[in-house]
Amino acid sequence: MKKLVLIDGHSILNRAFYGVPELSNSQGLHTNAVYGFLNIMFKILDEEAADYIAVAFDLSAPTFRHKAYAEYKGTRKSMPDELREQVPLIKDVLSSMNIPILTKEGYEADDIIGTIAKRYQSDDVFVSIISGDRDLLQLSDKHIKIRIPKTSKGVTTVHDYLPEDVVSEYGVTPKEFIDVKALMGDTSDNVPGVPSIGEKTATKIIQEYHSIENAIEHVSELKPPRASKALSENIEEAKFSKMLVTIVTDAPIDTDISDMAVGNLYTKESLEWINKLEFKSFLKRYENIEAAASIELDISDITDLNDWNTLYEKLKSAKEFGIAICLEESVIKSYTVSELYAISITLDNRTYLIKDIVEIDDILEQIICLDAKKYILSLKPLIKQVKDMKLAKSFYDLSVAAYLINPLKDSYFVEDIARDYMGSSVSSKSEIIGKSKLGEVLRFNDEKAKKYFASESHVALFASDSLIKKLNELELTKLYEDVEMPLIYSLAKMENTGVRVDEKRLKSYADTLLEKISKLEASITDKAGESFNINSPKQLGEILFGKLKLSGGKKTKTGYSTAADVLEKLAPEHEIIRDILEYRQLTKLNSTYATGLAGYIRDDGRIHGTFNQTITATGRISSTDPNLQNIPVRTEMGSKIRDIFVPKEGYVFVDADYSQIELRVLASMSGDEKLIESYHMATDIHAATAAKVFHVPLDEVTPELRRNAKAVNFGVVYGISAFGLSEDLSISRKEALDYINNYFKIYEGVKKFLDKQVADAKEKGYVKTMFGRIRPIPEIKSSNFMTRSFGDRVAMNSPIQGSAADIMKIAMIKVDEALNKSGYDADIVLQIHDELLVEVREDEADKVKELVEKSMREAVSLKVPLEVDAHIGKTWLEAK
DNA sequence: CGAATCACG
DNA sequence: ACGTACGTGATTCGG
Repeated sequence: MKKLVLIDGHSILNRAFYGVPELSNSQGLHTNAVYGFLNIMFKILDEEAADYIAVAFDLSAPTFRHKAYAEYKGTRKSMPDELREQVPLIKDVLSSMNIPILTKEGYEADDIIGTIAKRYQSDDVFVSIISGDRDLLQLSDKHIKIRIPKTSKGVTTVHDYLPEDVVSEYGVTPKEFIDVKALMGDTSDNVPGVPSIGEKTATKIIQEYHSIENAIEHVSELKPPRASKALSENIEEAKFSKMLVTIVTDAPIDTDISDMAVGNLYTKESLEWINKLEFKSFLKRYENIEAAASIELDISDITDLNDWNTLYEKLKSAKEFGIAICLEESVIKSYTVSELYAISITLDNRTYLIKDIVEIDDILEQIICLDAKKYILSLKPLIKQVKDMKLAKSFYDLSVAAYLINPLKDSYFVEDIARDYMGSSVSSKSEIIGKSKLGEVLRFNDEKAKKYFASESHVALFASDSLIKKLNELELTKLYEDVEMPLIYSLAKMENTGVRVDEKRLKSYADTLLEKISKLEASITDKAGESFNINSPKQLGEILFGKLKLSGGKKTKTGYSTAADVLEKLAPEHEIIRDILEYRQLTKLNSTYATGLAGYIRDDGRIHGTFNQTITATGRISSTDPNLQNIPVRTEMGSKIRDIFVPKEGYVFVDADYSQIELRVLASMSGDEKLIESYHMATDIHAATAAKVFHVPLDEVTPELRRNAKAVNFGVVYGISAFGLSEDLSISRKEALDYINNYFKIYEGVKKFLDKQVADAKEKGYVKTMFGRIRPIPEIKSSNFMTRSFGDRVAMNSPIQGSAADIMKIAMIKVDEALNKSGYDADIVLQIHDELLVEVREDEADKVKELVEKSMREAVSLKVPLEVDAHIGKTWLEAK
């Protein structure tokens, strides 16, 4: 017996949309409905071993049956955008699986399904109809089963309805089910039905008379009398309703069952879709065909110098090749020390694995000097292994390229690049080796590990064309070649240099903290009357709001909020609050900074952090292991930690930071004459804003007014909203709105500029910085107010924050160049977004200070001057 | 592993 | 009516 599966497309997609929690791929495409649909479909196919399959969809045009028209007017129009955008998506996916999509002008999906099901059901063909719509139960028949999937708590169960199941659940046959529905009506489908007859009465009537027509014949005998009266007065409505509810089973559908034969679902095209949508859990279904879609690797081992020399000769005349390195990593305390263990090179169609050679470092030195274009997924780790990075040339870092093309992705690993730019799949590192280290596994000559490693250089070579072409299309080539690529070398150098930390001072700082902490702990325990974990917001909340009955209600999903700003307001109510705030501050300083940083100090007495170039959405760099961009400074006790950052003996720090770079960027990008004028007059910009916005002479601006103006300036940079500003200044929304309106009245150019960013984002889906860096904003098209508003603010903020980041990147490259060229003994050791910390030999400090200031100031030329503050000091705190 | 908190620009 | 300021990373708790 053959099996035919018919799926009600919109119905299942709809179910899936509401049944699966929000889900989107890294491009910001919503995918939850498609995911849920495929989940249900795969589950059914696994169970049924279908021979034939088709999916029916409604067309959006009105059909003969009124119900479809209602649906078109009602349901379809209110379909959320997040669902609407997934309709073409599921159709594409189904097509890629060779699953026919059935539609028919003037008919609904129901009618198509009804027609096909009734036409082909037989002793030889059993039909399963998959739908979330119970109206289809009327189609249930000897050889037709209606299957209704239900998803709750992530588990999908399917309810099956053969005719006897319909009878036992509804008390009527599938055919009679039509009449019951018609009598009771259905508001959601605009079926009028007969007023005052509900499910109970309708079922009773049909059980007795079997059809509306027969019931009408005997209308005077109907019980209860209420129903009799209702039906006799609504005969036309009843007949009309029946027509609406009845699914057409003889529509002119010319698709033949042979067109629906199940072929290969797991095609290369469908795998590409699954990869694009990032449905990792479906990937195992593709294992059989992985060979077709995954890359082919031809691997040779290079394990002695002879073999290497042969390869080296080939590389000398090569035009291009892909390269990857494998580091052997050992973890000491919080940090990792890496040594070069293996190199993978893909030349033409062959990949060479160079490993277990003692001269591997020398080999790398030879490689970096070659003329060929060298493609690599991540250059910085390689460059960090090289003695003289100035010798390196012709490298292309492809994760940085992919980051410029779409900075919103959360990773740019080999599997991401292969999926996005080659349309093929490779296994990820964790899939191959789990948590072990590649160097260790490779040492055992593990075949899979070798394949993974080889895939890195292979993908680098074969994805390069597509990436570089895409950079060009998006006009990102200049930013890539002139800023991001050179920056890699500056960052590599900065990481290798590291920053010195005075371990002794750190220790005594920690001791001071611990002493104060234990005193506070005792005081808090005393005041609370019991000991508890102060670090647990849950326990703290119970003590404060439960036991001590302080005012303030629930704020978070999990209970009371005990955030600092909430506690601040409670300070007058109880002495304990001050202690808790101070305790919080000091334990933070201790755990994250005092204890935290200590674990990162290496044998050379320095901390070598990592500066990431492919993390932020705006183009800033980020800092990890440890984060050196959030070292305290705003509080007295916190800023003391900066005293432990010191230069080596005989050296000093030069600290240089841009003054209000974001506002200057805004002035320049918007071209606002008033704002530009303020900067040319070199006035205090916040005071100048205050004078203009609050209509007072400059010399009458009070600190209060200046503070408010400063908040407005910040607000503008963040993507202004009255709510945010009112929160920040503790004023009413109305007052905040007045400030904003005043601001925009004065700075019309700024208003125009910000509006244009939002408009551009809505039109193109992204905004750009001064230097062409792209920030996609998928949120801006959302139907959700909150999400969309966020998109608006991001559209205003990103060009500003991003341009400032571009400028700093350019400045770093220029500072590096200037230091190199001048021959001064100085190195950049930290970058904190608008600030550079440079370590310089004492006698050259003044000269280097001037040089750094000048390089930063002249990094780019804006419509307003860039101003740089620089200071010399024996510690970071002193130099700031 | 997510939420809450808090450090920075 | 909705309910937020923009961008990050580390630590801690608790399910």
